[in-house]
Amino acid sequence: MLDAAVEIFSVNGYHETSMDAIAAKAQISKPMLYLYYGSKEELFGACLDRELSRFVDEVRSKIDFSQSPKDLLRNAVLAFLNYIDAHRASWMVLYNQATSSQAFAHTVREGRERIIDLVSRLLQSGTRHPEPGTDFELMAVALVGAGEAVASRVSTGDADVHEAAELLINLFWRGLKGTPAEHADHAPAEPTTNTAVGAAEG
Amino acid sequence: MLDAAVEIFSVNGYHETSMDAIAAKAQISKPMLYLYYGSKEELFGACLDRELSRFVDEVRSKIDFSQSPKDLLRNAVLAFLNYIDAHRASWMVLYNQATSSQAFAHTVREGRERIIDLVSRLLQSGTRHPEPGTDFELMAVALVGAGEAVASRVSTGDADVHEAAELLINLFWRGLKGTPAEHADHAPAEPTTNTAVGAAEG
Amino acid sequence: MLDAAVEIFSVNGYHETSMDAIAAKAQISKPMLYLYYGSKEELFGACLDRELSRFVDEVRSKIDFSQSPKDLLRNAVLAFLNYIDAHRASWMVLYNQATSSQAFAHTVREGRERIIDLVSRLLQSGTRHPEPGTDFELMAVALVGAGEAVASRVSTGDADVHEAAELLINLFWRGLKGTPAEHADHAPAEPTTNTAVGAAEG
Amino acid sequence: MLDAAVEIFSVNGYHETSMDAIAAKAQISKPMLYLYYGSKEELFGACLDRELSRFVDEVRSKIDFSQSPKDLLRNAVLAFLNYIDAHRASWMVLYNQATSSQAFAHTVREGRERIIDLVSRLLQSGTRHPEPGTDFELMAVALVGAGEAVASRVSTGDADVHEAAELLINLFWRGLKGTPAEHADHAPAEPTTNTAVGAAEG
DNA sequence: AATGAATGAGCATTCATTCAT
DNA sequence: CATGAATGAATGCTCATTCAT
Repeated sequence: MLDAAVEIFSVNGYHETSMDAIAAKAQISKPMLYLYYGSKEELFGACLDRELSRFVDEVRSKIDFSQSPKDLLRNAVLAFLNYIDAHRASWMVLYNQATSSQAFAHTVREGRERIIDLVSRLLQSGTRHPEPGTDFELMAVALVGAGEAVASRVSTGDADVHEAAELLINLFWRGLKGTPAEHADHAPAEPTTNTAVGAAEG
Repeated sequence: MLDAAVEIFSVNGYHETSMDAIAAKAQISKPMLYLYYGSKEELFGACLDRELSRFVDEVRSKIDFSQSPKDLLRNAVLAFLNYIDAHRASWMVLYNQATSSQAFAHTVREGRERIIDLVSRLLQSGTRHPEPGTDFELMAVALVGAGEAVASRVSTGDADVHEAAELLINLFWRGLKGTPAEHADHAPAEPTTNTAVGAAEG
Repeated sequence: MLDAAVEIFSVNGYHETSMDAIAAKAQISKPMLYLYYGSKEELFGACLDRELSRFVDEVRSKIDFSQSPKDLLRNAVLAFLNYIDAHRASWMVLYNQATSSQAFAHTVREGRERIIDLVSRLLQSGTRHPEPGTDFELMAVALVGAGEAVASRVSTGDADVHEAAELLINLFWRGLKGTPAEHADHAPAEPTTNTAVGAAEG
Repeated sequence: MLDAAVEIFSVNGYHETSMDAIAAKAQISKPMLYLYYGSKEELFGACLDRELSRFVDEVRSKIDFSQSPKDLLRNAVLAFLNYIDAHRASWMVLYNQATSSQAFAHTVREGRERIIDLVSRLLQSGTRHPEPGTDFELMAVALVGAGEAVASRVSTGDADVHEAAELLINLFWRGLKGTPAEHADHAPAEPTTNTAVGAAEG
């Protein structure tokens, strides 16, 4: 039932989608939609939640926090982009819709914040000699922004997954090496622990 | 008159904003809005155009293409973030609205593409020994994405302009040094020529 | 539900009638009107169709094509005028509205054309020695025009049905006898005086 | 100034014509229209009056009440149809508009009444041995209706002026000869077959 | 459990009409 | 004398939402 909703929302956008259209697509009656989801907003929220969960689950399942940071990064980025690539229509579009729909900006912001937080921790624990005063969170923001932008390109078919992955991995990896970059900084850090990440995602 | 529109659109979003509300805010009557802008869509487009122009003009005025790439980068990033900082409400929000409004995604995409193209050229001309097969455009996509993300933080007041600038400058600078990062890469490139940039923006 | 529409359209005219007014009269809500009829134009069209059908059905039911032409004519004219008389408000007015509403002139014209065509055939087949070159169609046009004019009088209550019927029957019947009039009509009356006419034209 | 109004009203109809359009066409400003004519309705009324006057004047100038009835009739009909033919767009359309515009039906009705009255007098005075109880006025109504219908055909270019004139003259002339028809009409043709009629109506 | 039928509320848009200049 | 600028008031239409069944 959410399938229909997700599809139509993705294609038409939140505002341009009518409950009638969703009900028709789902081959149920409108009162059912309201019975189960209460309102259009909640329905969209449910779509968002489900797609987000699927996304997170997929990526989680592909990474192993006991790996070396380098492998971890590679696997995470690949899982991320592969998911995007495999679910072009549904995910990115829904995500974009949510981003600017006032009522959901909040939800999206929260989700993004969690990822930024995670990346931030990875950066922090992965950097051996951090510059004093390095703002890992802001760096994470930037890197996640870069990731989203590249993912968007992947989702439209304008970028190759593998190429995109290499690029992001490189970018993140350099991020891991600390903000400066002026002087020879080498190799990163002790592997992030599962618990740390679990907390970040909690 | 656009001021009112920009303000209300920024606060409420495109769809949630009624022409009545704008007319009320602008203290004029609805027919005037229609006389001058023809339709809600065109009105929003006008808002977008004006704000975009102001933004571009401001940033342009602060950079000098005859500077060294390093200075150029620094000035551009600072101008960019300062503008965002100084026009928190209006610009970023309008931009986000446009991003996901179906009718304007196109416009925004085009604008972003121009910037990506510009950055891509800068990277290309600024990199002394580019890795063979480096996809400068995708790198530009990533960097611009990072820039947007950081700018968004600045616009919400959650990030300090100067810190954000340093971070972005670093990120871009490293981008300039080529995709790898594994081996000792040093110094960048010959200054970008004015013509190259002019063409990119033309 | 169409009843309300027909009534209001008849009283106020197409343009002067608002969907609100119809909904109010029909004691339903506007969305219902749109659900069932799609648009104001379609609603008016539906009214027109229904009234037209009723009219045609009524007249059809009262005539028998196996009768002698004379009886056929008499019955048709009587059925026609009786119907008009019995549905004063609804039919003629709706018909007039449609006639000049740009969007329906077409429909009305077509309907009238069918009747003209029918009358034309009747004339053609009913005339024993047609004048060579007689334009039966144009004659039909004239007779139908006469019929409409008389019907209009009936509908306003300004003419008696039976008298009107006799007159039309006579007129049509003479039409049936051919265009002639060329030969020996022993001149008519004393010349109308200028003053008489001047007075008439006031 | 009325010229513009007449033209636009004729082309677009009363309701579909905006004062803006008229002002634009007339190359004056809207306030002028209001200064001179007070309201849209009055403006249309003025158009109607002027066109009606021109029409009446033209026809009047072509007839001479001292002629024989036959010549009078012929000249009047010819003048009438020639005028229609020469002013296709303007007159008939305006006339039709007025007919069903609620606010002008009155005016048109009055005008028509005057003509009917005139024709009625002509019939009355032109008929040597009127059937007792003949309703000349209703006959005039019918004949005028026939005249309008034929004129309409002329105005669309679907009928030839001369042919139409002959037909109307004949019809009127027979009208002049009285209502009779009861006697001595040696029945007409073979009964129309059902199929023929069915086809006509199909 | 499921829905057909119904609606209140709102929105973009237009137009006849009028001041202030 | 003429008008540019402005508006109050409607109007057609849509949509999220809810009863009655």
